[in-house]
Amino acid sequence: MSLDNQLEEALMKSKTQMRRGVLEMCVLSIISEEESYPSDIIEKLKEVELIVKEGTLYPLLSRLKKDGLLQYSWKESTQGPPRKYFQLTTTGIAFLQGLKENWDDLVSSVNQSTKKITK
Amino acid sequence: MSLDNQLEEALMKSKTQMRRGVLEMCVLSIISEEESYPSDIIEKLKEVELIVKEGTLYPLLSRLKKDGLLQYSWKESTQGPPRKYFQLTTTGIAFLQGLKENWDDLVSSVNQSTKKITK
DNA sequence: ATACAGTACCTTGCAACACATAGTACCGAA
DNA sequence: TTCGGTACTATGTGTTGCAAGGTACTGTAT
Repeated sequence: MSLDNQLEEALMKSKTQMRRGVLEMCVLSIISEEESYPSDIIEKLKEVELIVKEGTLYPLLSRLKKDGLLQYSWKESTQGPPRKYFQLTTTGIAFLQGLKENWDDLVSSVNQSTKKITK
Repeated sequence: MSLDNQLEEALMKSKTQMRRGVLEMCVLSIISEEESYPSDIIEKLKEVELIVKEGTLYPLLSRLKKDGLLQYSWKESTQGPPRKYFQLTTTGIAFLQGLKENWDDLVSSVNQSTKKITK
């Protein structure tokens, strides 16, 4: 493997690492706007170029549900099995607010640290 | 533990998660401006409110050195043991550039996803 | 020469989450 | 009954920030 390929691979891994903690914020944010089921969420993430597969999203939704941040209801579908529609709980709303503050603080630190103003 | 405390604790953990991949970018960025030794780096990170301890920084620097992104030279000090001064390698400079692009992409996605313009 | 405080550096194991893989189940159409 | 499409579930892996515990060097005081 050439150095360029090693660099590309390292940058791909870095991409994954940078999504930690951020993905859940985006997912909660999408659900906070309108109750959604997984396929919707995947589409909306795709629109903002956050490419996520089912194998990543389902465990994340499970964990958020287990942590009391989400709840869901089943709804029939005309095109296949019933779907799980997710909503934020009260705790989830508060947590999302905190996540956004965490994120804003981090972005501010990074901007100062790298001396770059985000356009 | 009250719910508020659980929320606080969860947000602290989230803070740690969000730093993944980002901390190394900031550290490389600081070193790219001027060769530094660990204590300098900790100070500069502190200035931008990225609080990092030695137990976090030394393993990170070790890993970056092992990955060929950093190199170092020893310099005497007038106030204690000799110090390791770090510089970026050519690969490190290229990698840092890629990290910043990764970061910019992520920030853009988050802004679109959370419908919030960073001021 | 020895002891000590301050400074610098090192190593290791843990926790947590993004991800990939493999799988099951339901529904409508053929 | 079979099949394609859709929806969901479970689990193990890899990676990095962090905490904890440690060693070593230097200058100062005794």
